[in-house]
Amino acid sequence: MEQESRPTLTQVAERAGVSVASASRVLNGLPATPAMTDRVRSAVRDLGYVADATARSLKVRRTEQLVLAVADIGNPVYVAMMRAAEEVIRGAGYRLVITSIGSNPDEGIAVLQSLARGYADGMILSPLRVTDALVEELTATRVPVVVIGSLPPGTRNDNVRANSARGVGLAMEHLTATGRRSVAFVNGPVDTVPGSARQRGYDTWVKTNGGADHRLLVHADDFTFADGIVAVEKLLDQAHPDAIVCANDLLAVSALHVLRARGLRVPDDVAVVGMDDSDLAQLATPPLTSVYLGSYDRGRIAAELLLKRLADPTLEPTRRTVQPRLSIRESSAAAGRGRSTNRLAR
Amino acid sequence: MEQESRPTLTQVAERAGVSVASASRVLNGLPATPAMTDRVRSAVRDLGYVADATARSLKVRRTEQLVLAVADIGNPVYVAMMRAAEEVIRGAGYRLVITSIGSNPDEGIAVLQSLARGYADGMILSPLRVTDALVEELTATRVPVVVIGSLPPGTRNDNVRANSARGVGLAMEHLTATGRRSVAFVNGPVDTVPGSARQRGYDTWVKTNGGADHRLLVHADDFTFADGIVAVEKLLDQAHPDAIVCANDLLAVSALHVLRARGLRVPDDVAVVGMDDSDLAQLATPPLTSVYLGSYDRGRIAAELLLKRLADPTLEPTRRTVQPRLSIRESSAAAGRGRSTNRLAR
DNA sequence: ACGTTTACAGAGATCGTTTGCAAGAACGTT
DNA sequence: AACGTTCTTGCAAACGATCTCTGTAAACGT
Repeated sequence: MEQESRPTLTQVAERAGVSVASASRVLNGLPATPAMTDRVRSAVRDLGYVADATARSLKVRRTEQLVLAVADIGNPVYVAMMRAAEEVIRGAGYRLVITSIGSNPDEGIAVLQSLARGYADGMILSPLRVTDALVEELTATRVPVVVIGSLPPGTRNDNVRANSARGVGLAMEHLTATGRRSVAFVNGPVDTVPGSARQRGYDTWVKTNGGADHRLLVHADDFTFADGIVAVEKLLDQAHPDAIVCANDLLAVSALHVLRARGLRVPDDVAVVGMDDSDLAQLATPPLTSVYLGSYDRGRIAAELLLKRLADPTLEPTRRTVQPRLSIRESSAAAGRGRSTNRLAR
Repeated sequence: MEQESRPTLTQVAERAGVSVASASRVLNGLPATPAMTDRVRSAVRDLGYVADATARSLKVRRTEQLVLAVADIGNPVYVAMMRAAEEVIRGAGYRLVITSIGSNPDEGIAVLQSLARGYADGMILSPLRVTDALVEELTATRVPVVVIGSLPPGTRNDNVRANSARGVGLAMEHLTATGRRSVAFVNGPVDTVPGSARQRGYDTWVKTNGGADHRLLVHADDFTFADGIVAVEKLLDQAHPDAIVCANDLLAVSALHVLRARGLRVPDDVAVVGMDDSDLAQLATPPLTSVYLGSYDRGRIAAELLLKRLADPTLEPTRRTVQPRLSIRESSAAAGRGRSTNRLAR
């Protein structure tokens, strides 16, 4: 308005007729006489002064900014994480910025490197793939990073993970307990953090429950709706399961679509179970039974660990695991006995 | 590793046996002899030096960081915007950070204020509600802000908006053209930017097409699934429309749920049309006809305008409007003639 | 009335960069 | 050989805050 560039603390001090030191003290709430406080305050008001974040950060060596880096902002599983992390972090007086790193590990490395330049005080990282290069960058970085998802042993980062192997087990048990005989599994790519964990869970279940049938297992190229369609088409071409467990909710929605297109009823003919229990699970028709893998809790815990480490960097690295829980909805109601779909209900 | 705190440019210079000025020049790609370049480069490598972003920003008065502030990260309409903006902004060498401001205008003001402190070079703001206080803050801020959504006349911000009034018209015309007689409208809160625009569109249509029936109009308390359920229940208690237009895709999904619970078939008994044409529209069962309001284009254009303004701050404010387009899917197929739902299709 | 403690405010160093300025080296021209 | 250019490099001053240190004035005790 009046002037082109922003007013500085020096100008405030001049106008108030005090030293910059005193002005700074007033603004930071350090003890000052009422007279002093008044003069500075009114100079601040007159000039419309706001402290420069960059200069302040340089001096205090803190940006008051934390980063949450997720693989894909479009995937609803991350919104619960974001909400939880944001709540905790905002509450502690930090700003949360969200950044999307895609499924390519190089982008994760890039964001770690820009972290190393000090533009934020810490980060929560939830990568889809963990490569050696990423781990190396992670151990080299001096800024605290808490990782959501599995890490190779030996890394010294705080770490919070889901037990998605157990989650797959829960889904399987639920389906067999409700009378399903032939349960298929639609996984995402196995070279990803979530994909490999879910695969372990499936393998374990197959091993202890016998009846391995490779035609009941397919892999989508990515955890997306479009790739899910392709994978489920393939599955139904090669097998006739009466239940399908999907590695996330998006893939489960793909399954709902393909089944419907083929004239198969859910849950009467085929039960469908998703994973993550994201918003999408209740939006789906029929509403999806889904394994809650604690995305909200993981976001919250990750944020808490980060704040704790910021407060005391000498802490030993913590590892926390959250346990899965089944959210049962209509898509897996027992065949022939559950709540029927709309048309029959009339 | 070797040392506790990060190496500085001074240390690099010392190790290379040159002045900090020269070291800085090499790192910024300014002309230097090969010998000089080598010495500095290898010192950088030995020490694992990375320039401090804060110090650099203070000096060059630029953070290379841009903000995209949206109302709700959970709403799928914003993911297209984020993807588009990110692409443009990353391509120009800036970092994009995303922040969620909720539906409360105070949070928008807060983020504008922290912008004023200079932690980013510019911002794209997509607020749900525009209050006088927000407008005031907007005109007071010296940092470039481009606004997605309507602004009161007289504001001097770059501005890109959807024509959602026309969008409502498109949906209405489509439904009447395909034989629907009684078209209801489920809007969000009318004191929001998108809510008021859509309301205008509906009012215009009612005015020119006659047949105003207040029972065919309901308002959800917010643009969410849960509030949508409540609103649609109310609608169906007071009227029996054969088509429902919803102010966004989430509300449309609510409509699908309520209709299904009441045993009404979509599209046979009731057609449903959403708005935004977000990912959710194709995920829904049946897939939703939806009015594309250009969220992707708005994100892209906003980013381009921001970059242009950053390059030349003296530019006159630009206003761009993107036109809506209908994405026709199954949920509005003509009654009795369209693709039938699965069970009948067998 | 005096010395001692406490409270207050200002001068100036500092954070880690970039960059204007000037000095010296290298080079070409006559 | 002397001179004027052009290149290369270093010194030191910023950028805008914070914060230690120091001097002075006020408050206090005897």
